[in-house]
Amino acid sequence: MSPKERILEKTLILFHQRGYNATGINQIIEEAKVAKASFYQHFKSKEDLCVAFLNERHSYWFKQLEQFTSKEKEPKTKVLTSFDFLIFMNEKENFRGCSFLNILSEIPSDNTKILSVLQSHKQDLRVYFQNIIVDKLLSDHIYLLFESCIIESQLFKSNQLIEQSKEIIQTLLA
Amino acid sequence: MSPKERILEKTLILFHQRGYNATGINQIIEEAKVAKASFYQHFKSKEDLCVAFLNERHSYWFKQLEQFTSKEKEPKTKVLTSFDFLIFMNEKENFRGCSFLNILSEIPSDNTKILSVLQSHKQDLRVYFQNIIVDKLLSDHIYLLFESCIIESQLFKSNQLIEQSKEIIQTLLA
DNA sequence: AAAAAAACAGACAAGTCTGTCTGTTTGTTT
DNA sequence: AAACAAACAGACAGACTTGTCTGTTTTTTT
Repeated sequence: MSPKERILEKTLILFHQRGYNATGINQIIEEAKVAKASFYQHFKSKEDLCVAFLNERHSYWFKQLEQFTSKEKEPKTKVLTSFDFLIFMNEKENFRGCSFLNILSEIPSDNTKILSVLQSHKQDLRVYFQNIIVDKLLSDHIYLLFESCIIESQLFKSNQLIEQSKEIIQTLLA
Repeated sequence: MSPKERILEKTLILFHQRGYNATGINQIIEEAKVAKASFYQHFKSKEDLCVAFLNERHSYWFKQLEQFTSKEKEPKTKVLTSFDFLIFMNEKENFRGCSFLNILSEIPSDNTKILSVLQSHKQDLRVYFQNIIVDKLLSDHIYLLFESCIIESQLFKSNQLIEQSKEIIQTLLA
C-alpha cells in the first residue's frame, strides 16, 4: 500500500469521525506512518487533502447506498430502503452524520473550492431520488426528508425520526 | 453597556458569522474592547462562552420568529410564514444557516454539555410546530422540512428549496 | 473622602497548528 | 553496478490558540 493510499485511508476515518479542523496533519501522518515530506509531496495543502477526502467519501458513500438498495426495484421500497441505509450507517459510524454537511459548517462560507464539491455531492443525491421518483416535486420532497433525517439523527443520536419519516413516506407514496 | 454585554454582543455576531472554532477569544475581546482578564472574570472558558452564546441565540432567534409570524392565526398561513422567516433570515444573515447545527458539526460528539443545549433548542422548535399543527406526525413532517430548508439554503446559498417546500406544504395542509 | 470592587493593558506560559527544509535511507530502473 | 526517484525521520519557522498572572487605573459603594 502506497503512502498516498495510507494517507487517504486514515483521512477517511479521521475527517469523518473527528471532523476537519479537529484533525491535524501530524495526526494523519503519524497514523498513516508516512513522513511529513512525503505527505506534502502528494498533497499541496490540507485543503487539497480535504478535496481528495470528499471525493473519496463521495464514491464510498454512494457505492454503499447503491449496494444496500440494489435489490429493491419498486420505487416505494427503494426509497424506504434508502432510509434504512441511514440507520445502517448511523449504527456503523456512531451517528456522525454527513461529512459534507459537517464540513459545510467548518469552512468559511467564501471557500468556493470546497463548497462546490459539497454542492455537487448533494446534487447527485437529489438526482438519485429523481431517478426513483419521476415526479420532481415529490422526489425533492423525499430528498429534503432524507437530509433532515441525517441531521436529526446526528443531533439526537437516535433513529427515531428516520422511522417516523418512513411512516410519512408510506402515506406519500401510497 | 457592561463588558459582559459587549462580549455577548460581539460573540453573537462572530460565532454565527464565522463559526465557533474560527473565532478566537482574542478577536472577541478586541472587538468588544474588553481586557482579557475581564473576559475570564465573566466566562470561565471558551466553552462556557459557547453555552452563553447558544442561550442568547436561542432567545434572539425565537423572539424574531414569533414576531415575524405573530400576525398569522390560521395554521396553514402561520406555517408558510415561518418558512418565509427563513428567507428573511437568509437575506439578513447571508445564508449562514443555523448556529446550533453549525456548532453540532464543530464540537466533538461526546461533548454532552453543549450537545444538550443544541438538542433542547431543536426540541423547542419541534414543539413550536406542534402548537400550530395538532397532528403530531404532520407537525414533525413540517419540522423536518423546515430543518432541511435551513441546511439546503445554506449549502446552495439559495432560497429555491424553501419556495419549493412552501408548495409542498400547500398540498400537505390543503 | 476612603475603601472596595471591577475593568484595564498587556506580558507570558504552554500548547497547538500548517508548511518548509535538510539530510539519510530505501527502492526501482537503466 | 550506477543513477534516479521516492520515502524516510525529524528539526524548524512562524503563526496561531486558550488561559493565567501582574500591576495599574477607573468606577462604584460605603
